[in-house]
Amino acid sequence: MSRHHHHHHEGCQRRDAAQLLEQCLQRAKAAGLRRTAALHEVLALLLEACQPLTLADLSADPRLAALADRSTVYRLLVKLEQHALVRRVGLHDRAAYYHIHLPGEHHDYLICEGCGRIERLEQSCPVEALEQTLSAQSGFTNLKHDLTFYGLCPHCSSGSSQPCCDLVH
Amino acid sequence: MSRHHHHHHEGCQRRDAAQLLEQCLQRAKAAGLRRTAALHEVLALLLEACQPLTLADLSADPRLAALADRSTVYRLLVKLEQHALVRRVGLHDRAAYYHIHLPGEHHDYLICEGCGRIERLEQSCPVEALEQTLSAQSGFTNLKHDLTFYGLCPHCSSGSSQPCCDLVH
DNA sequence: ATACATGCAAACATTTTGCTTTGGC
DNA sequence: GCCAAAGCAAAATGTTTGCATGTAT
Repeated sequence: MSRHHHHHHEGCQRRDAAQLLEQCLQRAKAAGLRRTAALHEVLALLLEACQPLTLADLSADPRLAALADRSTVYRLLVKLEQHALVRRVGLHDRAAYYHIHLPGEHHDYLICEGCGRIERLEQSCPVEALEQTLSAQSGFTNLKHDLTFYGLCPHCSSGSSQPCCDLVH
Repeated sequence: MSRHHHHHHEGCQRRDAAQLLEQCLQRAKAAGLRRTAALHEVLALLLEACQPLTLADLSADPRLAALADRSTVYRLLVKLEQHALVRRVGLHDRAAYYHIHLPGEHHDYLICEGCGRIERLEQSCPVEALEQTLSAQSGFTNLKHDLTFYGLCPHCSSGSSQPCCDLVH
């Protein structure tokens, strides 16, 4: 489980959730994956979560725990990452975090070092332009980037010792 | 050892190496650390390296291995990070990477996903401005950020199966 | 003299793999 | 039926800690 665990129940309120899921399943099939219950649920959970999840987060979720072993989830994530359906990010925690990668979408995150809360940033990323330049200058191809901000959220800034969100330990 | 290990022998050619080291030692002392041989060498290695190093990289270096146990290096890194003398970054590897943090300096990195080579970017980071905005909007304080680019270096792009740099395995 | 730093070994957490069985196509 | 996926358990990797001892201040 992530160091600072939160409930992920709400998730993104995407109107076209079912449709997006179906799209991902199609992409997965195109990548050679079989349409299994575990794959379905991993994608569903990642789509619902508005933030990156760890392997532990995923495989502990009752909806997934009921139908797939952790190693299965792990292998799914590896394959999904290889085919660019998910992205793995560091986020300064010991565990790796995964988030869904939709074509044309890119997200940066803001993390509170006090309580571990992860917020997805909605503003457009200012780095796209630099990426072009960099590619030209360095000769690197297939450039991607990770941009993450760290700081103290308003509550943690205030020096309060109370947890500022529903931490579960 | 990092997944893609390189020789770090050359390092940055800083003219004022000795002076910088002394400055860091001063800052460390101010933070309450004692001036030990291990601390000296950890800082020296981090200053020389132009790229983030893992705990394994550091403690395997003969100059440090000779005089400090890995757990000592680990504890030094933890303390140095707490006092902002070093920064820990993710870099998509299993191990944590550490690099020196000099006042007023900030570096982003470009990593080849093929051979693991890490390049430090010299251009100024375009994110500083956004950081201000973000702080105002979100109420977060003490904002920092990590920006890392991933791609394939010219050699790895070419599809050659030859290693493009002095990998040690 | 005291408190911090160290070495060594053990505990932990997380990832990764081997092998057999199951199930999608 | 064939090959990928899954389950289980063990190995591998990297981090973290406990405790007795050494050492900077």
